[in-house]
Amino acid sequence: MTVRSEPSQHAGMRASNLALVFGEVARTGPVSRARVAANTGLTKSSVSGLVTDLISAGLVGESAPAATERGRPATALTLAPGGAAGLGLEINVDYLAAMVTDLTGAPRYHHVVRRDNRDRAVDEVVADLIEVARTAAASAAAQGLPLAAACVAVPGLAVDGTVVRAPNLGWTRVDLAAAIQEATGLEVDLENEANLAALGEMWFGGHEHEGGPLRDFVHVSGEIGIGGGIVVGGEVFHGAHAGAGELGHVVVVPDGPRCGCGGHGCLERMAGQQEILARAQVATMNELTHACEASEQAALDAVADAGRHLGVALSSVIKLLDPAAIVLGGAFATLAPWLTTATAASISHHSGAAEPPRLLVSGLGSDAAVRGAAGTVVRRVIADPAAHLARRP
Amino acid sequence: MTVRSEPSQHAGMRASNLALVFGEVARTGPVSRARVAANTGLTKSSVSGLVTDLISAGLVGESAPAATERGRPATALTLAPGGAAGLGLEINVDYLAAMVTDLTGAPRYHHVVRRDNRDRAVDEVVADLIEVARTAAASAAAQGLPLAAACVAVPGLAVDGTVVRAPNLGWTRVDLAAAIQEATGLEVDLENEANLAALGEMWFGGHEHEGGPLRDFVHVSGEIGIGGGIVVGGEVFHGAHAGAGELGHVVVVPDGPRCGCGGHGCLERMAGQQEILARAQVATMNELTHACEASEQAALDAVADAGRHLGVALSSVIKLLDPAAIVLGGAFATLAPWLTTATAASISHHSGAAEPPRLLVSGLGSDAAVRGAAGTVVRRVIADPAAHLARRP
DNA sequence: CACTTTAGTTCACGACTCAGACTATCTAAC
DNA sequence: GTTAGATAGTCTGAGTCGTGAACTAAAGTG
Repeated sequence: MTVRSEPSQHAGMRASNLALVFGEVARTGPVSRARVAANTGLTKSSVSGLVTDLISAGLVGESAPAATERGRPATALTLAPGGAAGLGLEINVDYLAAMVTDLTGAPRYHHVVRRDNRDRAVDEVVADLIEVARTAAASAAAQGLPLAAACVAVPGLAVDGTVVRAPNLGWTRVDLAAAIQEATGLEVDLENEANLAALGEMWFGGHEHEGGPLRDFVHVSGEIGIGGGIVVGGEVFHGAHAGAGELGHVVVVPDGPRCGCGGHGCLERMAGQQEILARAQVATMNELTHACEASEQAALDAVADAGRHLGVALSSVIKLLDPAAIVLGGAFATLAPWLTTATAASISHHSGAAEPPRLLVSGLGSDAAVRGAAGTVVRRVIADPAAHLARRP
Repeated sequence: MTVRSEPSQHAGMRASNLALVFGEVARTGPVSRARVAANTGLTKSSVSGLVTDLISAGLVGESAPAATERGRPATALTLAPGGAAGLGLEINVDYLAAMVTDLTGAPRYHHVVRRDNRDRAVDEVVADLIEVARTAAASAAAQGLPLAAACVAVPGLAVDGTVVRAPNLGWTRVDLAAAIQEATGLEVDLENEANLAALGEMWFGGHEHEGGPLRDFVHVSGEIGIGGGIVVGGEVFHGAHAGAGELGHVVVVPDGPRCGCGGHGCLERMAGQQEILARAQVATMNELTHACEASEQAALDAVADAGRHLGVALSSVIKLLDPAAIVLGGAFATLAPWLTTATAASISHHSGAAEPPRLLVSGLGSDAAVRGAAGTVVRRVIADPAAHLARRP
C-alpha cells in the first residue's frame, strides 16, 4: 500500500484553519483577532468564529481589552495555560524522569528518580515508571491541568509503542506504551531519547537561526552512548524504519576496533564516555570535568581526541544532511570548553567547508529529553486542535 | 520569518481533491469513476465533478465503456498522454542532453550531444544547451505535446534557478534558469543531477519495496564525481541550503589525502573514477570494464578497493538516514559485478547490521538524470493539477 | 421480460469562508 | 465637549463545494 491522503472536506477545512489560528496565537503571544486575521490571510469574520470555538474549548484565553494606540482597544488572545497539558516521561540508564508542561510549554511538575536501571528486571523498571507517571498525573490533576496524552523518551529504537531494542538497558521488544496507557488512561507515544532531546532543544533551548527558531539541525546527545537527533523543517527525521540519526555508530576509524553494535570503528567506540574516561584515567564524568578544570594533560588529551573523532563524524553529517547548525548536548555540553576547539578544527580539516554550520552548545542539560517529551504532547495539540477536541468533546 | 501555511479555502479544498482524484487515476491505471470514489473516500458525485474538470482540461482521457463483470460497464479513465509534457535538460561534464516525456512519463524525444564542456566558455555551453532545448521543444510541438515547464539537471549546487557552483565544470554563479526561460518561454527549474537521477530511478527504475514503489532510499551516482541523492517519502531531501547528499565528500579515510573540495580522505578522492583508473593502470572506463571482464588483477583490485571505501561511506549513510535501499547508479552500476561483493562486505563489517538495506543496481544508466528532470515536470502537474490549470487557462 | 447489479448524474442540503456593512470603543483635533 | 478618524470585532447575505439520496443508464441472470 502506498500513502494516500484523505479527501478534503468542509470539516477538514475548518480543522486546518483552526490549527492555523491556534498556531498563530501560540507563536505570536498575545494577539488580537484582527492581527491573527491579517497574519493568516483569513477574514476577520472567519477568525472570529474559529476563536470562539477555541475559547469555548478552553484552549485560548481572552484578556481584558487594553488600549494600545488609536482605535478600539484589542482583546488579547493567549494560549490558555490550563487548556491542555503534556506528560513527558523518560527511561534512561541511570534515572527515570517525569515532567508536566502546560500549553505554553512551561514546566509545571518535574521529578527525577536516580537509580541504575541496567541490572534490574524489565518489569520492575516499568512498574517504577508507572509509579512516577501516576504521581505526575496526580500533580497535574491537583493543578487543574488536563493531560492530553503522554510521551516516553527511551534510550533505543521505539516503533509503534514498543521498545524494539534499547542496547544500554539490555531491553528488546518491551510493550511499554500499552502498559503505561493502561495504568494512566492516557494515550502514550514512545520516541527515541535523542530525538526528543533535539526537539526539546529546538522548542526550549532558545537557539535562533536567521531571525526565526532553528528548524534544521542535528543534536548530539552524549549520554552513556552517543545519540543523534536529526531535525528537518522542525520535525524529527526518522528514516524508513525509525532508525535514523544513529550518530554514535557512524564510522570514524575504518580499521578501528569492534564496537558493541557489531560494527567497527564507530564514533561511540572511539569517543564514548567509557573510552574517554579510560584514556583520561578517571572513573566518573565528574572526575573528568574536575581534571579538565585542573588542566591535567591526560584528561585534556582524552577529551580533545574525542572531539577530533566527533569532528570526523560530524563532517559526514554535514555533507550528507547539510544542517544549519549542530547542537552539542548531554556530556558533550559539559565538556564543551575543552572539546569544541578540537571538534571545530576536525570539521574544518575533513569537510573543507568555507562556512560550516554553527556549532552550538545545549543549555538544557540532561532535561532536554523529558522536556521534549512533554513538549511533543502539547505541540501536537497546537498542531491539530480539532483532533484534540474530537477526542474529548 | 517562519513558515506559515495558507488558509484553507474552498478553492484549496477543490484543488486538493482534484489532485487526489488525478493522482489516483495516475497511480491505478485505467479506473472507473466509481473505483476512484471508493479509493479516495470522496463521493461519486464529487468525483464526477472533478473528473469533468480534468477531462475538459485535457489531462484525463475517457475510453469506451467495456463490460467487466456484472452491472453497467465502467468508462475507463486514464492519463491523457497529450495533456501535458515535461522537458528535461541536462548539463554534464562530457555531454548535454534533452528529453521530453508525456504525462504518463513515457519518453517522446531524447537527444544527447557528446562534447567535453570543461574547457569551454560558460556562455558557449549555455548557448548550446539552449539550442538543444529549442530543438526538443520543437519536437514536442510537432507531436502535439504541450510542455508544462522545464527542469535542468546540473552537476553541482543549484539554488533558486542559479548554479551556485559546479566544481567539475568550473562554474560559479551562473544564472542558468533565466537564460533558458527567456529562450524557450517555459518556467525553468534547476536541480542537482544526482537528486534527479535518484528521482528518475524511483519513478522509472522499476524498483519495489514491500509491495509499493521504493520511496526511501539513497541513490549513488558515480559520474566523474560521486554524487548522492537522498529520497525520503518520495521526495528529495535537500537540507538547510540544498547541499545535502554530498556522498562523494563523506570522510572514509580520516587521515587521508587532500580532496579537491578542501577536505581530507573524502570518498570521491579515494574511490572516484580518477583514482580507480590510476590504480587499475588504465585510461578510460571502457578499458577498465574490459580489464575486469578479462579478470586482470590490478583492475579487479582497484574496483574492489573502491567498493570497500564506498562501503565505509554507505555504513555512515545507513546509520544516519536508515534508508530502505541503496541504489548504485552511473559508473558504479557498470562496475557492479566486480564491486558489490566488496561493498556489501564492507557495509556488513562497518555497520554490523543484521539486516542492512538492500543494495540495488540501477537499470537506467546515465539517462537517469534527464528522465528524472523531465519526470519532475510531469509529476508536478500530477501533484497539483489545479496550479497547472491556473497557469494556462 | 422482470430482477439484480453496477456506473454515473442530478439536485436539494449543509458546512464553510468571503466580502462588506455595521457596531463598539478608543485617540486626536478643534 | 464634541466630532472626525482609526481600529476591533460582529453580523448577514452570497458563493463555493462536498454529501447523500434519488434517479437514470446499461449491462447480466433466471
